[in-house]
Amino acid sequence: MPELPEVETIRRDLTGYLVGLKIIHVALGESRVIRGDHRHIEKAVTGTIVQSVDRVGKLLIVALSNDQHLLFHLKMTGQLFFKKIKGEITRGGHSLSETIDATMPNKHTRAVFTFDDQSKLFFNDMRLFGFLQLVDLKQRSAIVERYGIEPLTENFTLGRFISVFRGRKTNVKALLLNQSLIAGIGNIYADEICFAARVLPQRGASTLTEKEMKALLHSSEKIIANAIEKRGTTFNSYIDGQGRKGNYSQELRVYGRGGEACVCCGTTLKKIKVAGRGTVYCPSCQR
DNA sequence: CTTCTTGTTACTGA
DNA sequence: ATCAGTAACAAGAA
Repeated sequence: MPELPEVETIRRDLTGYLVGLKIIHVALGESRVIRGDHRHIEKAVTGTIVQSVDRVGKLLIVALSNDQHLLFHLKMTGQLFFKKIKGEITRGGHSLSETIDATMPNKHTRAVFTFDDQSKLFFNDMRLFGFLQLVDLKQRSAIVERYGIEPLTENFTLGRFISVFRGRKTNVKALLLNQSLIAGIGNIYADEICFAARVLPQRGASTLTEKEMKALLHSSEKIIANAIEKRGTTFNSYIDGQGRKGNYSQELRVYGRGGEACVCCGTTLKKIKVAGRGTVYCPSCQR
């Protein structure tokens, strides 16, 4: 399940690989994952040059020349896999020998971009929740505006954070997961952040003290930054831009550990449903 | 066979 | 009008 750290890892990888390359061919599958007229997208994108690879929340944006922007959302099982031509040294410092040479395309491949150096970018999505969409800058801006405060930016301040919590009737977890309030947090990191901040995910958002909100803010920053450093969490199908797994999986303290012992106090971790999602917490450490 | 998995949104009700 | 809660989507694992 790619959340902010996983998408950011892919963004950084793809920035090194794609920027400056010209797209010479596009092949789009017939699934609903590709939004809009397939023929139009293929025609419009072919011949353009990758300007940048950006991210807002969990949305990845590949900016092309000619005011065109490719939006990629991986949802649950989306993958972006970049494959260099054989024998060529990868840009960005990673040597080709580190990569897993997965067979591409596979049956879950929904789009293939070929670049002028014959390298390829594969967009895979087993469960067809994700999407690929071509927009112009105006549309891009309208979509980006719908996202809330972005962790690890100058906007992620205690003041902004508190204003998100004030007067909310919902619980902490639903708030952390709400992309229009805070961008990029998903089910894994929401539980990890609540645990680190020692706050129960089912707590009413408006019942939090300033101290607790401060703890949530700092835990969010710390955990997300650490997860990016560890190149994300691989739980199911997440892989980075070269097919490698993330290393944060071994750092998880609550997610996926329901029924196991709390790493802090040994209490059995509880698993319940909060905001319609599986939620694990320590009934002793978190209040 | 049923149940569980999750990111986002359409829908429902307050 | 606004907000909150939930079903639905999809395909595979257990």
